[in-house]
Amino acid sequence: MKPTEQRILEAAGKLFSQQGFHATGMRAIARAAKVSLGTIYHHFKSKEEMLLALLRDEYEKRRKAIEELKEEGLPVSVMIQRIAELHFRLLLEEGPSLRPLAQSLRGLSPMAKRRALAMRQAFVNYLASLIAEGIERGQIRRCDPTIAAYAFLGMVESVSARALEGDEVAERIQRMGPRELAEIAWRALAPKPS
Amino acid sequence: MKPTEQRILEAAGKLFSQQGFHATGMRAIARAAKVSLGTIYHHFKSKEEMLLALLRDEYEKRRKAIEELKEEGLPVSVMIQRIAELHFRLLLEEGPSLRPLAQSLRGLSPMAKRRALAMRQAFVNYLASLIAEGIERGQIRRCDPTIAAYAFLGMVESVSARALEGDEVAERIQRMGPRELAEIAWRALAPKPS
DNA sequence: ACGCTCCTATCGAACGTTCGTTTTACAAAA
DNA sequence: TTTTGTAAAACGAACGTTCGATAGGAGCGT
Repeated sequence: MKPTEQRILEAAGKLFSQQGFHATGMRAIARAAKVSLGTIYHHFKSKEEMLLALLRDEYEKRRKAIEELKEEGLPVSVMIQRIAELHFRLLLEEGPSLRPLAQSLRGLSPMAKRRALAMRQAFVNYLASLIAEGIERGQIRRCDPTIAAYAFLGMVESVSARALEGDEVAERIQRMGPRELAEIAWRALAPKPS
Repeated sequence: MKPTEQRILEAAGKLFSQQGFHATGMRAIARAAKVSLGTIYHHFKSKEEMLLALLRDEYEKRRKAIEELKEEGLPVSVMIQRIAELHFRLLLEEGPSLRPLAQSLRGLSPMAKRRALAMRQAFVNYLASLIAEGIERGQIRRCDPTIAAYAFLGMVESVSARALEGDEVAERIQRMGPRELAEIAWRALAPKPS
């Protein structure tokens, strides 16, 4: 990708995730990327297209990382822990993170909302397919994979969002969050009898 | 409350949760409440104050409902199930629901954001205190109550948000969601050995 | 090397709209 | 007569987007 496009997209991602999509103006993006308004519209068709491009990148980044984890052939319990850690790492890195971006769906044009929702559901379905696979192999207890996937994603996002607040509670959660989440998720999904 | 104020607040809550705070204009609220712009500003100081009033009401509604549950003296496992059901019920009822409202924090003025965050944290701390109580009594395994509270809230919000999409998957989640969530949460928190 | 055209990237002004808010006006009640 | 509730017009600012101008390089026939 052209360096200018990348700079614009990075600036937009940062601002969208900090302030929200609707609260971020095109002029603020232009200022942060050190380009003019016209330049942005030369590279991107609209503000919504920028959000969709960012969402696509973020989901793809996570899907690829999980795919790599999968190829390591780890036990499911370890893999769950790794995915929780992955989410924390991506969230604490500079740059846009999925959760704030995905929260901007309301108020979008119907078409853009459809596309954004489809991306999220595709990612959750990917998680659900991993869970279903684990169930078939007896590594995960019998449960509804889709609901379990939404529950897992929701708990990770909720805890990691709190870890970004910047107070001392947030620091503690940054340290202990991945471990506690892995413990919770593994107990919730482990194939042991009730 | 004066019927006019109530009508305005209800209209604002509905629109905020449907379209998001920033995507909802004061004129749309006025139209939906069948009053004029001036009337809204006669009753509320600003748009932000309306959001904060709505948030306060929603959190209070949940806190009160949980308090009533607590007085029934049910076992923890049942209580967890009831709280999950409670969230689903409140979400599916017409009217604003906490999750979409609480997502509107970014882009608010610093003061309003502080107040809104404090409300959410107070509610999570209330959940955490319930969990800590359960731990002391040996009804819940030893864990970090705060992280567990955020994880629980996150998973319930995530699953119930999906239950609102309107397709056939959403219908299935509406039926099975509370039960599956209760199962997941209880396994995650049960005091049995690893 | 030169003029010439074409294409791409960039800029910043300007468009019309909508924003949240303020102000003015008016009617009914106290 | 003052207060209260409502309406509607108007305010300045910011919004997302479009547009015309400008600059620079690539390709090319001469």
